[in-house]
Amino acid sequence: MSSEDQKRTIEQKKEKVLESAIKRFSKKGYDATTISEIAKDANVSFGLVSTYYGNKEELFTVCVTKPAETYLEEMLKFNTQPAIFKTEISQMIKNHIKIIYNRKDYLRLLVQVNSQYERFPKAFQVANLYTQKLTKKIELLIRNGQMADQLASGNTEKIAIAYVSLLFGLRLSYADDPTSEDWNQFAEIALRLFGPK
Amino acid sequence: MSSEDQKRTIEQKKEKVLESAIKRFSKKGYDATTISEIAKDANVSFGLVSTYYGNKEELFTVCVTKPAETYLEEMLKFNTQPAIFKTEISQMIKNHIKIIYNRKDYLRLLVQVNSQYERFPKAFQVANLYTQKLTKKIELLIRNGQMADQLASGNTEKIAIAYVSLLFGLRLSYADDPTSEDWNQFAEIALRLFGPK
Amino acid sequence: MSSEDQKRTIEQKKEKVLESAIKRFSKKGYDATTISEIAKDANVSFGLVSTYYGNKEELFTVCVTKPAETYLEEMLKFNTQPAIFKTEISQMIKNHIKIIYNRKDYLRLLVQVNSQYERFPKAFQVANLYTQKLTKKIELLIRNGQMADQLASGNTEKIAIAYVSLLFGLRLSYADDPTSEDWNQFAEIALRLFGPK
Amino acid sequence: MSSEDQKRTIEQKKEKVLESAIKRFSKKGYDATTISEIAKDANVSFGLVSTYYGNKEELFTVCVTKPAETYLEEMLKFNTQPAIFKTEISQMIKNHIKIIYNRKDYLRLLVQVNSQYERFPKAFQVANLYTQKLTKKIELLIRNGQMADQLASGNTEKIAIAYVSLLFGLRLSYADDPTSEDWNQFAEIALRLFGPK
DNA sequence: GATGAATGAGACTTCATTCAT
DNA sequence: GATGAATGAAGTCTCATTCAT
Repeated sequence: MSSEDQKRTIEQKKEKVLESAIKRFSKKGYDATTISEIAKDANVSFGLVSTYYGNKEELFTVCVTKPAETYLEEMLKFNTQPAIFKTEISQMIKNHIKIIYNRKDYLRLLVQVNSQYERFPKAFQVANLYTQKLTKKIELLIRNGQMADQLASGNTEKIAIAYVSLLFGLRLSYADDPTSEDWNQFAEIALRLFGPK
Repeated sequence: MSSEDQKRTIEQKKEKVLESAIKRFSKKGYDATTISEIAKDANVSFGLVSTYYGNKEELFTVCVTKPAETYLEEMLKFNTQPAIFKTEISQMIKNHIKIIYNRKDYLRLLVQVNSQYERFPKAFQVANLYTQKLTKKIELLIRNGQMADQLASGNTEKIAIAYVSLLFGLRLSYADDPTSEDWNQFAEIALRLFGPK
Repeated sequence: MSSEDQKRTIEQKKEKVLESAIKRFSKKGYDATTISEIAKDANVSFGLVSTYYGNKEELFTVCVTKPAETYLEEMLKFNTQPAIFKTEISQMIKNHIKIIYNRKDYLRLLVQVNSQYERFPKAFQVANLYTQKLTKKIELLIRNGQMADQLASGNTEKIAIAYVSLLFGLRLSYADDPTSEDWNQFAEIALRLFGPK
Repeated sequence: MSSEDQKRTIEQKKEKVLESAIKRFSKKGYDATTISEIAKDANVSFGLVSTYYGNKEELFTVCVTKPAETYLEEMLKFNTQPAIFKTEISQMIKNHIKIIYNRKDYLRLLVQVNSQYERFPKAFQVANLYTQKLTKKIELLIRNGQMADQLASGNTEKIAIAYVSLLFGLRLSYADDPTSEDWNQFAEIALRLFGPK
């Protein structure tokens, strides 16, 4: 096996470990998850987890921070200056709902970090930063929509927060995956927050 | 000290222990909270915690289940057949927001239980039951409002779930307490979910 | 058993643990000594060692610092202004030699702390302090002896240091206990350092 | 690179590893020193240390035994049948003191081995053998001096042991290097042990 | 020869729980 | 009822060692 190939394998293994970690942490929480459990899930020796990620806390932080970038990227895929705001927002919501259901485990992790921010300061800081970025962009969308007279007036910041809170809360409320019909219904209801005319 | 007085003292102590437990569990989660920490917080010896509540898990379950009754009672204080639905719902929302901020610690506990339902099955079962009762009553309110033609049509169950999710999500988003002005704004926005005409 | 009696028993147990710890640390060094080994030696559960002394490092520090007081007290039992210095110093030396053989384990501990002072800063600080006190008093004795014209002149500080070093070194050189005849011979030779006239 | 050159490089590397090992073992003791730490210090991969020296214990043994030969050689550089014993002994002492300060790390290693002889039997055996050789030669010097009536009478073995102990003890007492003036003073005091007339 | 990924033994530590007083 | 000493299970973490490349 060439050195190049080996590198890829190592990267893959690391990735696998991370995936397993996210899965387990998400399910049982930080403390109830053991390193060896993660290792077993990822089919590696438990020593390797330490070799890769140092210690449990660092691993957890990586679990929260590493996917954050792509997660945010996906969440930010909407246009803040569309022709028809209602349509754009509707699309955005559907997209968001799809993401939070696809990234079930990761979202659960975020919920834990948020609900115990004193315990996971590093992870919380990152998570919070990305949430704020999302909120800010949504806020901008709302403001533009209000200025274009396509959205009812209202405190843009609070609307954005309420919307993001709704997303998180939905993730929390639904253990199992709703159907796509459910999705559409939630999307429609969430749209109301924005006050489309 | 009369037997009666002593009883009260014991009851008070037990109550104090429970309060402390809710506070600590809420902040640091189940595993990271130690019995002796709770005991110290409640000014009792750590042996007494076991004497009162058996073991840690039972204590946690009590932390979640015991306040649930009164919590639900407070949450259910709204009329499902009011003259003016918009006003009633508005009042309800304000009341709900007030509750989730007053019961900060308890709500955080519920969030944890919900986000790790596999881990806390007993507690989750209770929490879920009460949440469903709440959702059902809100659903009824919405349906009545729709039938009275005071609320826009829409899937009543989903609206109720969305609303409750929003409440939970808000609790999650706000580490610090918002001002009463913030409250009112959030209440106004949340109202939109119901589609008041 | 009365509470008073129980206290004594606990104190005795703690003492026993400390003794065992000194013995094992002395023989195999800090790292090669395990807590459970100490516990077994002291006939207690390994958990109790932690209950008593917190953690391994603290235990080690106590091992070094707690006996230091009485050790020093014994070592300081000499008169700095005797009528005949030669006799007094001779007595002192014999006493010192006796002590370092009686406190074999403790002295070995001191040697380790001194030879790895970077690793055991806390313990070293204490050990060093007591050694200095001893050196200072010996220095005073020498100075007085020189002023009384009963000891040959020479740098008092260096003589004191040399003498204390000799004691430590002897402890290091002799794994097994020399006979009392040996003692006397060493005492006679050590006396030479002081330059008795 | 010629095979000859490469060999030298390997020899140098091995030497470098040994030096680093002595340095680290000396500072932190056997257990607290890690292979990778030594490797890093010597600028080689940690796998190479094993390749060179097998395992940790063997490496340690080599650290103690390999320098012993030249160390002893240096220490034995004195004449047991000089014209003037006082002068010769004085020279010897100064030389010895110089050596123990130049070979600071190695001496610290010897101290550790001596103080934990049960733990390092192999290393101790070697160290002890060389110390005995040194003691024997010094003993001979003393005996000759006594027979030449240039040294006061006294148990020659004990005097030799006391002297060697003093050297070790000095090494232990002085963390930092004394000045050359200090050296001379210690040399003068140590001389007293031999009872020069 | 040289490297460092991978393994897992072994020690420390924390803490829930028990139980004698 | 109240206390806290005592126990030991269970998890984390460190590292010497092995071995494929």
